[in-house]
Amino acid sequence: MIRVLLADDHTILRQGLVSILANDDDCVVVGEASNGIEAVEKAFELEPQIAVIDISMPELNGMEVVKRIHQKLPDCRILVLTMHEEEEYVIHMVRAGASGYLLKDSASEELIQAVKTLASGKSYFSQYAAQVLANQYTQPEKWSDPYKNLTKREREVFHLVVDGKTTKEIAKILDISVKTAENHRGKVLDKLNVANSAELVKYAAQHKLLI
Amino acid sequence: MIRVLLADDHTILRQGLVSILANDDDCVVVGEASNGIEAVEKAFELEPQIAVIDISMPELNGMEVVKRIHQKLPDCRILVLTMHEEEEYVIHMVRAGASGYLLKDSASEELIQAVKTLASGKSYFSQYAAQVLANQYTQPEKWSDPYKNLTKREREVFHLVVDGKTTKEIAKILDISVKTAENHRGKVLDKLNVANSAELVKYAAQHKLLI
DNA sequence: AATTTTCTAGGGGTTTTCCCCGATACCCAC
DNA sequence: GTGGGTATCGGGGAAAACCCCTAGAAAATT
Repeated sequence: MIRVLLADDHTILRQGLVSILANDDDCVVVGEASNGIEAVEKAFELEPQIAVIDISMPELNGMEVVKRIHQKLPDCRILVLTMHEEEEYVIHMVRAGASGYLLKDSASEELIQAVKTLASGKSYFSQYAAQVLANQYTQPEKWSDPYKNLTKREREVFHLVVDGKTTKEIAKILDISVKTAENHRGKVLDKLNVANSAELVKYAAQHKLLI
Repeated sequence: MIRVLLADDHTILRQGLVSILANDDDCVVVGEASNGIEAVEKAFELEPQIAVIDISMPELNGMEVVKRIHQKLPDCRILVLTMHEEEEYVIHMVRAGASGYLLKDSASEELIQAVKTLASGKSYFSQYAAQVLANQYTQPEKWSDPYKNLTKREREVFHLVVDGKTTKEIAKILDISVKTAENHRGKVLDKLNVANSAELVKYAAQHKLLI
């Protein structure tokens, strides 16, 4: 039996969720909350396996709720249920500790499936949310400001350095002199405000520029 | 008009893809390739906006093809089309530079949509592939085997290097000589089978060991 | 057409990295 | 105890990285 806590300030929707989960033999709603503070308190008190959290709640917003629950109860899996499609929300909630992200217009079967998937230790993201997270890997638009200031050539060098290539190798690959490759690397370090190649790779990793 | 290059060793399937894309007014297939080498060559020659690449091809496997095309033509968006569902494939292809991942049993509409999405600068991943990538955020890999083989001291040095610290700083922090810190770093590089500190940070990032 | 930016390449220097080597100390089995 | 593995600590030296500079050619902007 999967013990679920529901937190949503819209009573009608919450009632709907209860009835959806009540219809499933494997789930039981052990508690409900209608604002952020209450959600955190009930979570600490009931220690549910799954906490279904709405993003926009009075008193304490969803992200804070997720953060606090995840910090105190790392075993409690958090499913964010929301109507917010904004990319930032998805990313922030996942970073805060959510293991799942579902839009409110999902089918009720999807909710059940998400809860069960989370209970089994896996993550569950709606097609949209998964897409957003996947995009983090490849979206050039989201590249950081300092990176944007790099020239075309500098970016090539940047990626090669990040890939672990030595200057000599870079020079060979780009068919330029070692000196030139060195200069490009130097400019890149300067523009990204890092001291050496190791820090450069760290920068890349932190900005999701690492391929 | 979106200029598309198709690379797949199965002629029949490739013909199918051509006819699918030919039916769409916004796409035009400017080239075809039936093996990896040919795919890379045609890509360099035709500089298509989109390259649709099969993973398993003779001569040069898909990952190498993706790597080479992505390196030389960063503006060319690569869509991986495959029947392989393995998680490793998805991750590796994305790391190699793919912006999309589609299973061969997808509907033809999905192919068109994926091509158009990539052409617009976004990424497109099948529900499954997106899920795999999203999981990366919430199911960090356990510490890798080579990392386990590091000694206590080596791990200290490892984390300091990964944090961007220079050898001099590390020596000061650990209160050992610069030479000793250097040697520890060297042993770490050796044990993790990387050539330099930049690659070490890359290794850390890919294994979720980055702070 | 003029100006700015980028790409190219080198000079010449210091510092750091990386790879070889040996010394000491410790633990553990025999 | 004594030998054998291994962790930690260092040094020497070649290579690479890093930093300061100049400066022409090519490309992009205006």
